[in-house]
Amino acid sequence: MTIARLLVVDDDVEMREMLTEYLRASGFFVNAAATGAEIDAALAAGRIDLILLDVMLGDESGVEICASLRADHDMPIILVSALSADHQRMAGYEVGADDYIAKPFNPDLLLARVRAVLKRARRTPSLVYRRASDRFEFAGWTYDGKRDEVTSPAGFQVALSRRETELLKVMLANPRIPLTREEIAAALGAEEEGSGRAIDVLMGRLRGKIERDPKAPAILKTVRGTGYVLASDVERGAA
Amino acid sequence: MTIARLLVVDDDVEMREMLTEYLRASGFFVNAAATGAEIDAALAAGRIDLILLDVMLGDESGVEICASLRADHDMPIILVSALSADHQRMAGYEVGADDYIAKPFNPDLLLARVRAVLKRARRTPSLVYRRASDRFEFAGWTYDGKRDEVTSPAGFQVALSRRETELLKVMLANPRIPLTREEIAAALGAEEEGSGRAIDVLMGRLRGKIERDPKAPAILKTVRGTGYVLASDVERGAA
DNA sequence: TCCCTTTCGTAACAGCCTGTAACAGACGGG
DNA sequence: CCCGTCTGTTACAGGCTGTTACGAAAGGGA
Repeated sequence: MTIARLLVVDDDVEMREMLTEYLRASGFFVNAAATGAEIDAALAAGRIDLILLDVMLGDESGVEICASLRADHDMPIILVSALSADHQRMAGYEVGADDYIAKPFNPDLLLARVRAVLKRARRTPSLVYRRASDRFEFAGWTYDGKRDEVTSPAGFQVALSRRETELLKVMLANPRIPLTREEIAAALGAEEEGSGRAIDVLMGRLRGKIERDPKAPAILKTVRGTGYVLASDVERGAA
Repeated sequence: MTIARLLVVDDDVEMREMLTEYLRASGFFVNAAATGAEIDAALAAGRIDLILLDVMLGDESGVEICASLRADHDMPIILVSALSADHQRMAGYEVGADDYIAKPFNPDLLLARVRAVLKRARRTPSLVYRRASDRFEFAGWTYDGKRDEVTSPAGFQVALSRRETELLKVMLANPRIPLTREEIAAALGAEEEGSGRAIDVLMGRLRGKIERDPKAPAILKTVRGTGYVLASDVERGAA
């Protein structure tokens, strides 16, 4: 088994070096890059098995770089973003990222995620995986993105409205990451001048359909002062 | 300038040979294939610059083959389909076809389309073109797919409902090709057991917003006994 | 512990969207 | 010209969605 080669992309020199050292000590070959041009150079220089890409990349948008990488390459991409970053990380997931790590993060958690993504990528190239990844399993529930169907742990289909489905998809794309109401609203393409309570109402409606006890939510939890979080791991797989 | 090499895919031997001869006489190199496996063999044997792909391909679905080709290759694909074919041709456009020819067709029209698509492909590879092709111009109107905005010839933004927008997109994907109500309904994911008049009502609503005189539609015309047609050329370009 | 402020949950409401049903007009063929 | 079929249009009912208002819950400070 060959040693995987990672590419760490961050314009913050301290973070970049910290990550590079840590991953090398964990047994990987590691290249580093700070700009889109350096990414291109690293890719041209040789094989890269996984890219760790910071969302905020100076003047360049990590999301756009992610989309560009995804169009031309098949290796998995993990986006690294700050907890309070705007909705760009959600957009990133839509355009091609394989996983997310929220800053500040536990390095061991990062390592586990890298290994999990690499392991999965050895079985299934990222493009194929993404094409098949229209099925989400969480807390016993299943969301089938191809059919747009939601199935309860008991096996019943539950009808969600369009907006409810969109909200669920946003939460599924960011498991265990608290999202602010502004982030959710932006991801849903909601009007910016709204009253600010629409997301709460929508969340209440979605909870009413999927929570065992909507008054004490176990899946879609409130993070007071921040927003909401999907408090469950999400398995993505083939439909 | 090198001579373009085309791949003609049709399981009907007469049609395949007619097309092959005609295109050779028009100055192209032409390969022929009847099945997905023969397509793979032709692609493995050497460069192909454009594929003419029949939608109905024996037991195989031309749409699925188109999607598969698009995932792995960048050459343009023109789908050839019968006028009365089901909604597969619309699905084909969504998954990767660059253009359509409806059978029965004028061979000169086919040749012009092949040349136009080849010319465009020389400037912009198909993947890049498709990524940029979120802007449609027709009859003075503009639909911007990225922003989901419709702009009138006078420059005003017109608000379309979600369903109206979807209908417009279906029509835009099939310029000058009459679509049956069943085809449109299928493309819109409508319930099959509906009254059958929903498309007419929806079309009326869309006309009310974009036709100068909705009672005498000039853009979205009725084809009595068939359905509706977008009676305008559509220019696709960058946003 | 108590009180105050902030945040969140929720019910009611209004407006918009969407398809159905019904009817009348248009169209085409005999 | 007449008849049957097709299409346009209107009214309606039901669902969806965000706003508003109010009360409950949570958290922090005295």
